[in-house]
Amino acid sequence: MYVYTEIINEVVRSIASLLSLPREDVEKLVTDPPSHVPYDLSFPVMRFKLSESAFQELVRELRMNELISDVSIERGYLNIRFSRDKLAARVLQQIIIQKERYGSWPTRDEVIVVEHTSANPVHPLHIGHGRNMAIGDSLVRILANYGYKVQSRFYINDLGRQVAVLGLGVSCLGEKAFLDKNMKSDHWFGLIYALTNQLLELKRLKGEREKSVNDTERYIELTSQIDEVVANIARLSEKSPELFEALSDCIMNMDNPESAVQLIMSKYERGDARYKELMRRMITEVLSGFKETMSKLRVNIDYWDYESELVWSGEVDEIIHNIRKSPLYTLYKGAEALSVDKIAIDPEIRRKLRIPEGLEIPPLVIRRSDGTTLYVTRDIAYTIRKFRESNAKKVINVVAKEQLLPQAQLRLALYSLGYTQYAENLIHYVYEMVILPGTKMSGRAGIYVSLDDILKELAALSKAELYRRYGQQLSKEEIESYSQKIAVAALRYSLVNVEPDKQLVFKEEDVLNFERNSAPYLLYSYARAYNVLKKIREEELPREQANYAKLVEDEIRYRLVKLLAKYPLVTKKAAEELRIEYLTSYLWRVSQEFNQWYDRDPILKETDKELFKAKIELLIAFTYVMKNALQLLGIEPLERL
RNA sequence: GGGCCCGUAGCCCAGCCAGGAUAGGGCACCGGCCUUCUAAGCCGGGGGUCCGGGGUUCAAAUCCCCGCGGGCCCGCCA
Repeated sequence: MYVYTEIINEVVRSIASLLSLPREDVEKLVTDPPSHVPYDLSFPVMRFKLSESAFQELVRELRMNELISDVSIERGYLNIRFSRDKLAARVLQQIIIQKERYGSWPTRDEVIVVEHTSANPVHPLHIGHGRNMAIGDSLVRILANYGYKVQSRFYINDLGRQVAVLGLGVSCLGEKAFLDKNMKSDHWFGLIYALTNQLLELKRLKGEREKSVNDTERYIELTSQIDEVVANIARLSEKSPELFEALSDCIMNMDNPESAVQLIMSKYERGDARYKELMRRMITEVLSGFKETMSKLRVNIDYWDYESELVWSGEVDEIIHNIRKSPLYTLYKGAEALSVDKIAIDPEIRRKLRIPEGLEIPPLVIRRSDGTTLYVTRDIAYTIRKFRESNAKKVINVVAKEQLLPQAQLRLALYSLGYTQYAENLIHYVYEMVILPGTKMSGRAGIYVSLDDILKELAALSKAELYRRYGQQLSKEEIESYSQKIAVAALRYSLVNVEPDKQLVFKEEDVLNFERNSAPYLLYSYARAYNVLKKIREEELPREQANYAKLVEDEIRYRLVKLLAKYPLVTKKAAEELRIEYLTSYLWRVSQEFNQWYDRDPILKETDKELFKAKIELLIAFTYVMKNALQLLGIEPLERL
């Protein structure tokens, strides 16, 4: 049991029983007092009309706790002061014994699946995927730390139109697509995809313009669109003129490239051997690029799930079969659909499935007229698989806000097909888009900032900085490796540091800002602490007992002790509420407290041996907490910086 | 047109779910601190109609209503 949890539990229990309130209600009201109030915990009592004698009883009861030194009532608040030395003794000793385990929670026999990233395998991972990935992987780590068995899964959307477009480009090129590659494979296929896409667009627009010769306004409109596409193609061609030549020859001379895309899509979905070989080969190449980027970012995926497998295995057919038997089965604008709108009227169902109150739900179309399936239909089958395969308690889909509606339809569809538990336990973890100021990102047009490029720039910057500072002391290899790690840390931290509900305006200079509220600040704090520790050898440690009373006489040291004590509560809340920002803001606060301490109160120069011992323990405890908390965000602490 | 989300200092963000003490930080700006454990640090300073207006309340950045501004969604795309 963690000390801080113990105190809170005791306080909550006393207050709850005296006020006859549910413990959860009391727990929510217990807070930290503002900084000018010299206490450790507060509880607003002004709203409860308590008799004087009841007050006295509460105060008396709380004072009996050995971890509490004082209790008072001021300005409507019940204020509690801890026994500083006892708290310090318990916390520091516990951290030093538990080490990497401090802040983790007992294993529970429940599985949570987190699906994240799931980028279409048609271009490199960009900054938008980066946010998804950083969120998803941090959730995985936070939930595992809280005791869950966690599975991370990546859904490979290989049946959509986009992959078929890439397929068209690749079949135009033949073996050249695989042999002429002169860059990282996801970037290479991303280029083929963007060029193919833009050429298709060009052909389509030209066709339309021919039909509009009599409509001047439309003609001008189309012309300007064509100009835009042409400019795009020109920009893309620069990266490989030969590639452009080959693709352009092939696509512009096709009678109907659009139907070629359709053909690829339906052949592949039906498992045609020739297309299967082509498509899988190309997808594997792109995925290997993803994997390289993800491993740089310390992101692990347990299962890579091909969407196509769900169709070939018959799981999607089974869903369609069930939908057809459903009373909600209908034709919507001539296509087969499921009237999820009908059950969306029921406020009870909406509440259970967490469907936003006013969200208007249209029927869910399940198949195209040509018989191929649609994304959400396959996602129904996939969700069932995610729950079934591991008997998961919850499935969390990390998916951008723009997909709010399809994710809601997905839950409603599962519910209406009888998978009520799955529907209720499927969580759409919503995050807002990443915006690049000045540009409109578009995978289709090949306009994006890839994670690889961002990492490269961040690493170059840290490298320059490291040379400037430690060019003499560090080897070239060390600088290389440190700069890479700093880049990863800076990127990951900046991607989870803002609440997911907020749009993230990605400005490189902000991530490159290595000052206070940034990953480098955290790493720097850790490295400073580690550096002091390194200077002390075992034999130099005094045999005297640490004097915790002396340690916490100092306000700054006590604040640090208290923060370290709170850490397990932070990991718990982060896991329960799925709030990653709790960790980032905790890390920032604890680093700040440490730096203040470090600056004002020399550790190695301490002559009082009992106090010296206690300071060392505080320092060790700080490094463990930092290390553990950074790990939960996928950031590797550095021993030097 | 309807819906979802966001709006807090020049810029970026925490606090809002569960109302309560003097609204917290970062960047930028101004001024200090390296013969002392790593100055990517520390200390101090200025800077706020908490988007606006109503309402509920002893008490509103926080809850409710009406607006305004921005983003996204409303496809036989994903």
